[in-house]
Parts: sequence; structure tokens; C-alpha cells
Amino acid sequence: MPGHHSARSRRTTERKGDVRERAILDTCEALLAHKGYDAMTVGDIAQGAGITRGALYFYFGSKQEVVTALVARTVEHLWERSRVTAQTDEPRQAIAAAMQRTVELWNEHGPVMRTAIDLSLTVPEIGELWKHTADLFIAAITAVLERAGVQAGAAPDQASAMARALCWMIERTFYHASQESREKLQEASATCEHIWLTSAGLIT
Amino acid sequence: MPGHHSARSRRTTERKGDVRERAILDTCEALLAHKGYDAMTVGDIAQGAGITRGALYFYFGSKQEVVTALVARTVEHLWERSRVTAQTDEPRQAIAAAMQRTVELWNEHGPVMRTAIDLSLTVPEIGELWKHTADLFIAAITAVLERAGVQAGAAPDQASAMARALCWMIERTFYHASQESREKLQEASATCEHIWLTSAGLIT
DNA sequence: GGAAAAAGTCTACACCGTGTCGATTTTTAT
DNA sequence: ATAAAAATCGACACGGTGTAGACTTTTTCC
Repeated sequence: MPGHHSARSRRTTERKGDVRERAILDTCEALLAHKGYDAMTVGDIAQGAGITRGALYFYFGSKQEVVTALVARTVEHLWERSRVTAQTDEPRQAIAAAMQRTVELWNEHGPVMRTAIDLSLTVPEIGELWKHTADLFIAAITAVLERAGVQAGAAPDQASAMARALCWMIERTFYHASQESREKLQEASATCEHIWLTSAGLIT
Repeated sequence: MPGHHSARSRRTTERKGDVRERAILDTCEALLAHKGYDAMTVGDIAQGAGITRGALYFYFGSKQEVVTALVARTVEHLWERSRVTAQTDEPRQAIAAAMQRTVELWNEHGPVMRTAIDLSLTVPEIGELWKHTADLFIAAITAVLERAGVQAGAAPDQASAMARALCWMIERTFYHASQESREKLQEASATCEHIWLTSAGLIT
């Protein structure tokens, strides 16, 4: 195999611990999906990852730290995706694209998203992560509303405040629908899209 | 003192335990307000109510049962209030009245409402209570939308589905705003009202 | 390829909050 | 006044968390 020893990547071989760490996070995600946060014990996570509790504490300081890392991983994936997505200028297209991306994200990582929301209050780190994500979303919605002709500003009937409310509508609606089924999620998405369009004045 | 021994009320004197039970619930509400559910221990509740942990378990089987009872009390209060409120036929008035009532409720019992939402997943009893409350709300919104001319039905752009999304929008927006201040809550209410009106086609 | 260092792992333990139990005291009804 | 019911307490057992120190494996570097 080609041994390009020159400045390739900072670390040539992957640490064993990196694999374990990923295993821990993957196990955690799986457990969240079918036990929920409360029922999930750090013993469970360790066992799933093939180590003992003691060893797990070498990687993470607490149960909360594990799920914080998992949320961070998921949310960074989300940021990545929205950064890459081409921005279209046509409001209708922008809205449809945003909703589609969101559906995919929730289909893939619903349990993690729900857990992140649930723990936003009690785990400050997760609260920050989620708040930042929401702010990105709100900024995007605001931009679309303004481009569609809604007056800029923070008053209750202006773009910024409306975008915030629409963001929470989408979050909560997806939160519930993603517990049901993919079909429900798709329907929920259509409903949110319709209200978003109406609020933007794009549907008479 | 007047001893009207005849059939007055099923129970003539209030049991001592009834007072304690109320004290427990009141203490719980206070603790939720400034410690949050996780940080609140049943020792804390017992102490606040002037008894020991052991005694508290005479009244409630667990910490969860205590807050379930508290949520039930609050939510029944809410049902009461919406039952009594006169139903107006004019959509604009109905919307304004509903939002006003909701603001008051969250101002008075914000911490309990937030806790109820947080625990809906993990505590089935609370989930039921909250689901029922949401259904009442959704039915009311649906009725208003239909009276305003939105087509009845469950498709994404019809009254029922839209009402559900609007309900979650209001829930979540109030959830966040009630953590900030009364002013924010009032603004949030205005924003939700505006989107509701727009969705109903009452604002061009 | 072999030692020293770093990284990873394990078992045992101490702590804290929960919920249970049986004995005891207070309240209530007659 | 007294017996039954209601309420309270202290002590205990259990389970999950997080820590400590000894031990083993992997990585690094010459």
C-alpha cells in the first residue's frame, strides 16, 4: 500500500480508544432508541460497548457526558449538512428543501434528537448545543420570510419573532411525529410546510 | 358553634392528612420552580412539608406520584377554567380569549407546566394527562379554524392537522418564553396569535 | 525487537437517593 | 374514654453512580 509518509494527516494510525469511543456512542444511540434515557444505565452502555463500567469512565466522566458527546456528534452532522446544502433564492424551493432535510435527519436520528430536547433543561452543555442549532434554524427561516416579503423586525408580526415560533412548531411537531412512524413524520412535515408558506404570504 | 348534624357534606371535618397532602403538593410546586425536577429529592419535599421521608411515603408511593398528583391538580384547574369560559362564535374573539387564558395559566403555573411536558415521555400517567389536555386544545383550535373557513379534514392543509401543529407551536413557544419573563410571554402570545390568525385566513 | 511510556482495563469500594418495614404515636369516631 | 384508623418515625436493603489503585495491553522510539 502507498506509504505517503509526508504531511498527510496529523495522526497516522487510529488509536484503539477512538474505536471504543465510537462504539460507546453507537451503543448509547441504540439504547436511547429502545430504552430511553432514564432506563439506560452506564452499565448497559459499557456492556454494549464490550467493556466494564470502570473502563467507560476512562472515556467519559459521566452518563451525561456520554449523551452530550452523542448529541454533539449528531448536531455537528446536521450543521455540516446545512452548510453544504446549496442556498436557493426562491422561497418556495428553500422551504421545501429545508423541510426535506429535516425529515431525513429525524428519520435517521429521531431518538437522539428527542433526548437532546428532553435534556436541554437539565444538562447545560446540551442546552447550549440545541440553542445554537435552533438559532441557525431561526436565522434561516427569518431570511426566507423576509425574502418572501414579510417585514423585517422583532415585533410579534415581523419576521424574526414569527421565525422563532415557526421553529418551535417544527421542533415539537417532529418530536411527536417521529415517535409514531415515517408516514406521520412526512405528513407532519407537509403540515408545517403549509403553515410556513401561509405565514410567508405565499399561499392566499 | 352551630351543630347541624343532618346530611350536610359527606365529610364534616377535614382530615389532617388532607392538609398535609396539600402542603406536600405546594412544597413540590415551589421546589420545581427553583430547583427543577432532577435536583429535587423526596427528602426535600418531605422537609418542606414538615415531615420525614418515611411519612411522605404514606401519602405517595414515589417522587413521580407526587408530581403526577401536582400535574393533575394543575391540569384539572385548567379544564375547569376552559369549561367555564363562555364560547364566542366570532373567531377573532375566540382566539384572543384563548391566548389570554393560556398566558395567565403559564404565568401562574409555568414550572409545573414545563415539568409536565418534560416528564410526558418517562411518566405514562403524566403523558396521558398532557395528551388529554392537548386534545382539548386541538379540538378547540380546529373548531375555530373551521368556523373561519378552513376546510375540515385531516389532510396536511386542512383544519385538524393544522390545529395540531399550531397547538405544538403554542406549547413550545410558551414553554421557552415562560422561562424568561412575563413580558416575553406576552410577546410570544402575540406572535402565536398572529400566526394562528394568518393560518385561519383572517389576516390577508 | 525490546524497553519505557502512554493508553486502556479491571475489581473493589464509598456514597447517595429511593423505597420498604415494623414499631410507635397521634387523631378521630363513638 | 377507648378502640380503631390515620399518621409518623427511624432503620434498613437495594441499586446506580462515580472514584481509586493495581494491573495489562498498546504504542512509541531508538
